[in-house]
Amino acid sequence: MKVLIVEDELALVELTSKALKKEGFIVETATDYPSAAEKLAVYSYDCVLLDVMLPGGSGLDLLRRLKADGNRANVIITSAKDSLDDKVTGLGLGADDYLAKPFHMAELVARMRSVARRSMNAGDFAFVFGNVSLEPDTGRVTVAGQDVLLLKKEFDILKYFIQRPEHIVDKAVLAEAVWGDHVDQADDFQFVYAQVKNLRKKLDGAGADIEIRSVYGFGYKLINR
Amino acid sequence: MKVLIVEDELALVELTSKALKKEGFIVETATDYPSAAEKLAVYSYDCVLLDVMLPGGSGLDLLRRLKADGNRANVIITSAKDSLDDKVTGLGLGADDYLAKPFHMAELVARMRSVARRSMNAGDFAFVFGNVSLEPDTGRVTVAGQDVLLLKKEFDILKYFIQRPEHIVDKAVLAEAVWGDHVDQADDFQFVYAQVKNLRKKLDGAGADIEIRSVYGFGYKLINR
DNA sequence: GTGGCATTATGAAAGTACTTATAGTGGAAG
DNA sequence: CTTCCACTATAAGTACTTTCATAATGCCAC
Repeated sequence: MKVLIVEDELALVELTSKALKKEGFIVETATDYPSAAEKLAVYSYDCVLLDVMLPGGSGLDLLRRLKADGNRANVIITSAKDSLDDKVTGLGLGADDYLAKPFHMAELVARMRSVARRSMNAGDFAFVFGNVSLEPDTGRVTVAGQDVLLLKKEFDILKYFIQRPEHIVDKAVLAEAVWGDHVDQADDFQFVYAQVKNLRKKLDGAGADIEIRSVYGFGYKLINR
Repeated sequence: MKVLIVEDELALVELTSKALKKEGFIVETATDYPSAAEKLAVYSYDCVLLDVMLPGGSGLDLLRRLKADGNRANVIITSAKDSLDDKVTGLGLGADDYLAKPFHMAELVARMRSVARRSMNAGDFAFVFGNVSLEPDTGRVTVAGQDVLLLKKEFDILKYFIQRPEHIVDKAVLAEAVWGDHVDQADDFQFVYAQVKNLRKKLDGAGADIEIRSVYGFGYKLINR
């Protein structure tokens, strides 16, 4: 699930981005109207978190344009002033939800989830790569149809990788996504190595045909061998 | 059964809330359109008692949005003016019942009950998992055909689990579903542990072939062993 | 190739977080 | 006033995570 955060207050962008990444969402950001419009024109997103007050134009205009273009992204608008006008206008323009600032991260995450679920067509679903499958809802992981028991961190790591097969994953980014705050300015990724090692052993021991390959100097990459 | 009261007249909220809580419903409240929409987006309710005239927007709009979102909550609309229009519009939009203000508490409770019953598939509906069955209507729980007596919280917890067999249930989410607001941002789930422990003992003592398993770091999971 | 530096891997120990157990307090209902 | 239930407090056991020390591997220059 790919999300675009459109917001000019950098501290808030930082915070929000962190929280959503931790949930496994793929997050990109834009801090003004023009760059947001550009990204939306070029890339496709599942969900847009859209501030109403933006440098360079109103978020509501952007929303209007999106809908006119037939963009399928779900839109959650946010507004600093707890303004009913914005809310009503926004929802009228086809926004999927409204969030008054300041909001709690937990709440944002819950709404995102509900958006994700709606767009994923409800029900249980599983990520699959090679002979490995992972179900976020039940916490179940199988290799070649056999259940494999993963601990929390191992599960989170695999969940992150399996959503981005074949993509290079920077260690710092992975750490940020899985551990969150714990990684303040760590230049030491021993804890990542340790967990990756355990995960590899379990996948390997179960006969997985996929592998977390190290890419020297960059990070990791989940590949199908 | 979790109910959201959407109503701006505080005295009425108070009264209604009290009456419903006394009946064993879990009650939350919202006093305007935005906060109601917010709660409905984030949490799930079995039933919504919805005033038509709200600060911030019309209850009918909210109802429309709910249905558009595929929200499964049953909706009972209330209206101060004994307006046929509201009634017709509301029911047309998919409301499950209509109540003209002022109403008697006894009547409200009766309608709630009937809505609850209807939503659970009329008649006596039971969730079944393994050799355990739970009837929301009658509060009856059986293990291998034998009645088992559960206290209220234990019942609510089992009900939550049995609707999501095999699914990971986060403690915070469970707490939210069973206890409602009570859990503001508790980082201490002793009260959950205590109840789960008792429920386990009863299920086990009755010879259930299902089990509330702890999944370290994730929460709980109802499994069939 | 070989040496040197940087990055990644490993196994075991130390540290931390999570879960359960038990007893008991407080409060609501009758 | 009494009883019963819901929750709290305390404590202890267990399981997971991170750290530490050390080893292995990859890259680059010569």
